[in-house]
Amino acid sequence: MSNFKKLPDTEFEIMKVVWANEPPITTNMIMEALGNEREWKAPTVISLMLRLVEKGFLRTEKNGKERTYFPLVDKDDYLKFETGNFMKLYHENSFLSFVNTLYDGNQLNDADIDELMKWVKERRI
Amino acid sequence: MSNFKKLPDTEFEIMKVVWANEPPITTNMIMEALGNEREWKAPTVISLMLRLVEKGFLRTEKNGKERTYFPLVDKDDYLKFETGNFMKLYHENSFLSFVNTLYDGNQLNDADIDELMKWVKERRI
DNA sequence: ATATATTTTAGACAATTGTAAAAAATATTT
DNA sequence: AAATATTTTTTACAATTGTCTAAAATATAT
Repeated sequence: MSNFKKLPDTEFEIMKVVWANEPPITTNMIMEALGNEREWKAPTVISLMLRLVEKGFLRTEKNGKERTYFPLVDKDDYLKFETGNFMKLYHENSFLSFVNTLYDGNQLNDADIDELMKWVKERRI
Repeated sequence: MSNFKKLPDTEFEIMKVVWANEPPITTNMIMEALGNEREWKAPTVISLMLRLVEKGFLRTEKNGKERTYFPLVDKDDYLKFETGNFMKLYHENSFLSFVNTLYDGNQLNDADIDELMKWVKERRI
């Protein structure tokens, strides 16, 4: 089963852009997408992509002129992995502990609860 | 506002023991508590505690023979911080995205939902 | 084809993290 | 008090992460 390794922040940020775009992905796509948030120089991006290739999150191809990248890991799978990790580490897998924490931190509003109730109903019948 | 810095895994593990015990905390308490999970040598634990002091998570005192430690950060506050971070980073703050991910990963069972419904009702009246 | 611009690769470097050996300080036993 | 055991401090070191400069390769313009 999904035995990923947790990605460092910067690499995850790259993956988010990868997942949000239709492959093949180029380093330019990454740089444009993150242009505002990050002031990365080209070699920075390329070396992060390289590390993602080494970690098995991307594969890369060189077709003539440009080098392109393709995701090898599914976003949902990775999110499941991170979410499971998080629940275990910070909430001993207790959903209620999580909900309470969110609530106490004012991160959970009425709309969220309403959505949730709807969600439950749909799934329940 | 809570401007913590995310703790590395090992330091967080120490903090969990600190929070679970009545201060003053000694390095021995930590080593005993983690005896099974971790095979840390004494200097390892001490140097992690030291880092926690530097980061403002603990304060330390030397009363005669033994050095003791006291938490300066509240567990709930830290959990709020981590939970907020996590939601932002992996779920764009969407509670429903989180719930769906848990559900798809079979991390959410009927009992959880029941508890949740009860929780909601209590809060709703 | 040459000069210029762009992209990629290689190599580097500081900060952080995980871990502990060696040295120093302190306590315990004889 | 001397010998021995334990704890603490200091120092270190390798792996990982975040970021890049310098060098090499490639493409574009003249």
